[in-house]
Amino acid sequence: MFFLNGHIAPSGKKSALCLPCGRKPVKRQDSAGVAHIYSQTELITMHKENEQNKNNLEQPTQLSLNDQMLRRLEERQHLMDAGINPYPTQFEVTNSSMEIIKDFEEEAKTPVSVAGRIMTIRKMGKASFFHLQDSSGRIQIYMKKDEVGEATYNIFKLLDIGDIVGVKGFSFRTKTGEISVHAESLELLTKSLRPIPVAKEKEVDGEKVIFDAFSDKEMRYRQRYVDLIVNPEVKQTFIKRSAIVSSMRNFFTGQGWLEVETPILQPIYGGAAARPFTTHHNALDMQLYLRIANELYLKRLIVGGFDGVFEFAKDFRNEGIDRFHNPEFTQVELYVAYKDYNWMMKMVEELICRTALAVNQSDSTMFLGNEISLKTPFRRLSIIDAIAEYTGKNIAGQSEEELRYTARELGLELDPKISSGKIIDEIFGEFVEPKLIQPTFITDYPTEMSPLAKEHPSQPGIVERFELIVGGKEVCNSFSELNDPVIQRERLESQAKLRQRGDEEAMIVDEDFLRAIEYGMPPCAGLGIGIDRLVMILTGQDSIRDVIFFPHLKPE
RNA sequence: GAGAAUAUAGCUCAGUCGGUAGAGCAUCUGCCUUUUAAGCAGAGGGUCGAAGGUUCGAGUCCUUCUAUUCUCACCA
Repeated sequence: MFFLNGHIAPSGKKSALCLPCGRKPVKRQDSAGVAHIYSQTELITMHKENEQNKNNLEQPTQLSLNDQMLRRLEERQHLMDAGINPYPTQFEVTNSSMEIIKDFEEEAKTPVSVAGRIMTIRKMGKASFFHLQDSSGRIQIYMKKDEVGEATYNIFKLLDIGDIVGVKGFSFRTKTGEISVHAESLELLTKSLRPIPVAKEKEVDGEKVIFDAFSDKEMRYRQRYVDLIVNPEVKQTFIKRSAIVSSMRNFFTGQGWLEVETPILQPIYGGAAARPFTTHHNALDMQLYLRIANELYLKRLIVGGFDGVFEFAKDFRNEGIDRFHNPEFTQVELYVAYKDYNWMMKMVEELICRTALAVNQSDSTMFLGNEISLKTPFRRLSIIDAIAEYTGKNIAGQSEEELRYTARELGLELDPKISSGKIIDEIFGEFVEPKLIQPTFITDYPTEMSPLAKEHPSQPGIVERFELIVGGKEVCNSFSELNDPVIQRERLESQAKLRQRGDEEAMIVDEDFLRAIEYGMPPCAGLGIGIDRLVMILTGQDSIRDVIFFPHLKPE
């Protein structure tokens, strides 16, 4: 069927002779009995070597491939031999598949030109149907030998599911009612060498049943390009992700705020409690960190005189991976001068509700099996009240010792090293957060957990901060930004002490940041929204891997 | 980090008590000019995730490893 003995057959069907020398090829296997295939260059080289020394069949570096790829590679060569370029440079597309269906008029025979990937083929001798998939959807093509001519029809017969072609013809409706294109010409635009997984579908009682779907999650993530080709709903999720980001961006720029870019490579990382990725700059011979947040840089810009700045930022945190966490993730941070966290809460409600309406045309969404209403206003609850409501324990004004006792009563085992703020956070995280399914603003966190937030003017030990919890998960975090440089220095220095005691997530003193706010930062509200999580909620995806094109996996 | 599950053809999956590896789709050959999970007839395709072990004999039993998935713990 194919090569070798060093001889190359151009096609399984059409030829039995070696291209360069015209001799008969012989199927070859290695010592383990495995058939191998080689690149065209390797084949030619091998052919020459074999001509020189027929008894010395060295095993070249190769890919071990299956018969289907082998056949397609031969087909590619065969097409080239027939003077057909399997990879031409362009094709004039005038219609998308969606437009053809949308603009269809009965009997009009509207001329169209479409291009896309062949997804199904039904050959019936001298006429055939196949489906083309382009970025907008699928369209059926009907092709008759009488009309496209024998040459074109023969080329078509060589094509495979997965090949990309251009078709010119006119729109019509088939006997069974499907709007289709009656082909007048066909052009191969790209030969595919790998068989794509073929999923078939059928309507049963009005429900679409899919057979043999490409469903192995590992392969879907590793080969997202295949996932996107064969699982159309995946594409919709990412289109929506893009719409969410543009909708938010429009909202922000509409307020007159400036989109900015700040360093990803930072000599001192800060703005959040997390372990960083470390890297090295060769020319400067210095250690750098991938940012865990961009907060401290955006605040420098507020010092510099911008009234509102935001950045859609990739952040990197060297921590665990699960369905809510990817080592690199996207966060939008926003800082607005002269505003406080109460103002920011209203802004967030409006932003999220509007975004949902813009992308879903609905202010409710399904997430993790719950219907979530994103209608404003969202519920607001202080962290103390929330704990009282969900545990029955009033922790207001409790000392560290009392808090520890309360936690024990609730059945929580605590690290003896952690102090009040952290204990409150533990109680909240364990007993309250998972129950907050509908959007809820949790406000007024202990100062200790929030070294960059401004303290409440009337409540010592409490900062002006809120988090928005949806579906039991934090989606944003915001506070009135601390702008007293003296207190900020104290807070960072006490963080540094925690760090010395082994808290790897405690912050580092950033002298340049302190210098900046010593010049004076106006009162300011800051916000971070986890984009991946917001996209999960608005698209109803249960795993962060389904809203990131290329989630992190270990190498194959 | 802990536990559970999974890994067999290009895809989706069977594989009984340990005895020469199976199906559907895809591919190939032949027929078929409005089909749509097209159809009919035939054919080819496998290092059974990797490495050891037990056994006359391992896809199957044992050990180790690798990857993934799902829980749980930690971080957004």
